[in-house]
Amino acid sequence: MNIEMPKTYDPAIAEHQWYEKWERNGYFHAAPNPEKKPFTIVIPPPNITAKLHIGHALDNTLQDTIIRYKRMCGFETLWLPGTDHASIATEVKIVEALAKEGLSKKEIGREAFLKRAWEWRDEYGGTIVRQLRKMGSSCDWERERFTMDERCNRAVVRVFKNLYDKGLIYRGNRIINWCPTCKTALSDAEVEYETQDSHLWYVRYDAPDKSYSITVATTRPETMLGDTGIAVNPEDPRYKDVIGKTVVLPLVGREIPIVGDEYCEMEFGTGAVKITPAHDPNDFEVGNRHHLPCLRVFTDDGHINEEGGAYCGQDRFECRRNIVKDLEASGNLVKIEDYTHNVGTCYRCHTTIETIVSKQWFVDMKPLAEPALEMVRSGKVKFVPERFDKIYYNWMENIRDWCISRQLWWGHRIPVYYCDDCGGTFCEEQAPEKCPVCGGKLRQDEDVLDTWFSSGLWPFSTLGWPDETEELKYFYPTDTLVTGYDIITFWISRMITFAAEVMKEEPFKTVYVHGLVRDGLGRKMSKSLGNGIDPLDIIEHYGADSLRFSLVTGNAAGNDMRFYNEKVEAARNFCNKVYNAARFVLMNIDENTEPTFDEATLSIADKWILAQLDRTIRDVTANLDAYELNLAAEKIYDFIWGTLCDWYIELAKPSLYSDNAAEKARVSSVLLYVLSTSMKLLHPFMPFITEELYQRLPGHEETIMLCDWPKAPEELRFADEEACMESMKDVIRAIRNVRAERKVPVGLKIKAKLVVAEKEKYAALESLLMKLIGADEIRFTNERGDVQKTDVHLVCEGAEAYIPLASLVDLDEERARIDKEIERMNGEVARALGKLSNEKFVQRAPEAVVNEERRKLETAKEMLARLIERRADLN
RNA sequence: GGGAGCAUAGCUCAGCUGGGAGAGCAUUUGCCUUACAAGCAAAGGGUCACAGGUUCGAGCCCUGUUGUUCCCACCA
Repeated sequence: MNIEMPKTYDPAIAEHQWYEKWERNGYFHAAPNPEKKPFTIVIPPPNITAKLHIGHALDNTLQDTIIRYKRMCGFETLWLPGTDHASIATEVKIVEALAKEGLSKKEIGREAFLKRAWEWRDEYGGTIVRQLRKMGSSCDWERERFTMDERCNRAVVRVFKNLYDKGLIYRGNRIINWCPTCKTALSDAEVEYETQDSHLWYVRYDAPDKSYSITVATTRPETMLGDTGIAVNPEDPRYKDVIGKTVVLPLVGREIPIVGDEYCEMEFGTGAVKITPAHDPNDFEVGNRHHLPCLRVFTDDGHINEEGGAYCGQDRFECRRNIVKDLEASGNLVKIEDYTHNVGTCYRCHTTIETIVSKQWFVDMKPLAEPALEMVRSGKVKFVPERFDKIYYNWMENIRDWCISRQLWWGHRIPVYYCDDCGGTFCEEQAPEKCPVCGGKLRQDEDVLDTWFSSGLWPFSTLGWPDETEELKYFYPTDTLVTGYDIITFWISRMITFAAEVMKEEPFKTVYVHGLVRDGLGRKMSKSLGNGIDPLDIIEHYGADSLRFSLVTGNAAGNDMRFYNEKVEAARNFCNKVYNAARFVLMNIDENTEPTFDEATLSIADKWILAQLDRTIRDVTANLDAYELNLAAEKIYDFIWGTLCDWYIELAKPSLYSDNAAEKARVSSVLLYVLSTSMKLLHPFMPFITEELYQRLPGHEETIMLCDWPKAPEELRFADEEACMESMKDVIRAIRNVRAERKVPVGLKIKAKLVVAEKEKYAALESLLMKLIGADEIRFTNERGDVQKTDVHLVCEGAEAYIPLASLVDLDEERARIDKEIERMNGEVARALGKLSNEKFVQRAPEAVVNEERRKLETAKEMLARLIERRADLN
């Protein structure tokens, strides 16, 4: 065919053109279809305000590979695409956007804030979606849902009320993390710990009558203003007598009790600890156990409040300095030690967080966890790789109550209403106009729900639940969830929990867990390190197919991977290889070529490549079905590069260049079939290049992405020809090796005699071999006949080769080479013999293994005999 | 402190639930051979962390040791 294709593949040719065409033609659209089986994939909700990062690229590549495969297998495939979830990060972005206009959240009020937020989101939203398209994502992004959407609101409110009515949601006091700079609560996960050098201050608390005293060690002297007790270990002999007595709080003068509590470790510090229930999680627990009052001394912006007496209004760190100074002056400061400890900081602004007590909403998880655990235990939900179920079990079996309230505005507001007149509390799906008890005015709870509460409903809320929609009936339960292991506890466990409670059915059948992408030094990518990688830059340089392929290959599911440009480059080289293979085929076949052939006319080489392709189809399919994407990708890579390009294309050349029209047509058909099938197998991994090349093939269909996944027909498994060619490959490699070792000039043609059992079988290969080993004469024979001493003798499995190299052969070297071969073969015989002479092996090993060993022994003995014979000739 | 992972070629990693150690990159050698130098042909390179155990047979299963990473909890 007359084609115009440059020598080097340029991804830009294919990448955007094809995506646009796919989208325009509606190939991504999915709808309930009674003639097909559904395959539904749940994808994590990235924050829409974020930039596409390598984590999304990995997620999306794996998801898209799976779904493209399933689509080709004839499933009606649906992504459940989510973007923005109600994350704190989103709120922060919105606050920042407002700040640029000199506005603050409080100034404009909640309603205006949310209105602005939606406008802002519509303006900036969708960036990730657009970027993911460049990755080749075949998600129907038109269906994109936001957890903040109306339909998701209904689901959230419904579930909240159900749990509330069942008594599984309650309100209670809890210590929360508070950022005095951002003036917001942080979840535990949003606190980052930093190691800081500090001091341990030893402070003496005296008895009211000074008859005894207790010295405590503290890293935060300023919190003593909120002290309401001292704890010692009840077993500690030093303090046995003082439990139940009181001491006076220095500088403040308040009398506080001494309590015995096991939380206090005898070995640490002085064995006594001051208790500040309002500002420390442990102290809070101790305070609860001993009914100590909870005294808050910090304001929301990190200053001392009126409870701090003389220190009121001071910044917390300024207050610390003053308190230390005053304690020193009063003689209560016993000593100061250097101390290194971890300090919680805000993940965003790195301000030291304050822990303060406040009222929060909780979900009682224990009763919900049991059915969710059962779903995994019974195998209704399977983790891939399996080991991740341990993380799930460990989390769910030790489940703690889940604090679901957040002091934010961008999120689902808690549907609980209070009546200030009668003190009533009501949870309602629809906001009631007035108090159902006294008719008074109602006030909705100020807090919003944790983002994972709404995200946990994703698998069914996006399908229309609580309505019984057609989509919900058809696509639920979903099939697969693809996500990183870092959110098993946050998200996966909650989706399973909610599905078990609400749907009584699993949310998905398989959880495909992948690792994280790290930088070349194995570090997590982070803004502060500046080691993040922008997938769009990589796509710009190497193309989306290369990036995708490099993300899928080279590491097993669930393991972290390091990102190297070299790896992407290798994938890019593969793209070029594929492109050039197609280019070669297109250059040499007729445009009327069809991918069909008459088996009776096929050559050994044809049958061999067809058998190899058949095997590849079976392997790749099995790997994909088992979610072994890396193995599947490597198999198709090996087939295309190592089998098709390195061997078959070379074998096909003589036929393609020959004058024999029938031969040329036959090889063209085989090439077309093999190439077209390879493109289909590769398509899930490299969508663009495969579509681009497939579209150039004669007789192509409308799009490769809707082609049927290749079948592996039994009639194309030519075992004999496969074995025959494999043995010839051994011979060719051996001869090439000799040429290289003997430094036979590249242009010098050699002659070869090949001794095989059935020479008729190989007749067709003579001319092919000549080309591959640089020979001008090749003879297949079944007897050795005359052999010269200067002939190099090669012994392979099933074949022997004699190559006259005359002047290029040094007999001593040749003897040494054969001796080495003999030694190797002796080892082989000894190994097999050792096994087979072991009665227990013969007795207990499976028959197939024993037979295989016997076969190997026979082959090795045969080869050894030939070598020894030849060695004798050379003497 | 609780849980999980990893340790295999110089580097990054595979190794399909026990049956003769693999890939890519890097290195060495020879090739601009009419698809591809982003390529072709060949070569070198591993006590599978260590010590035991189970087994006819262990990179793979079990126990322990060492090193390392991550998650959770804690850190007065």
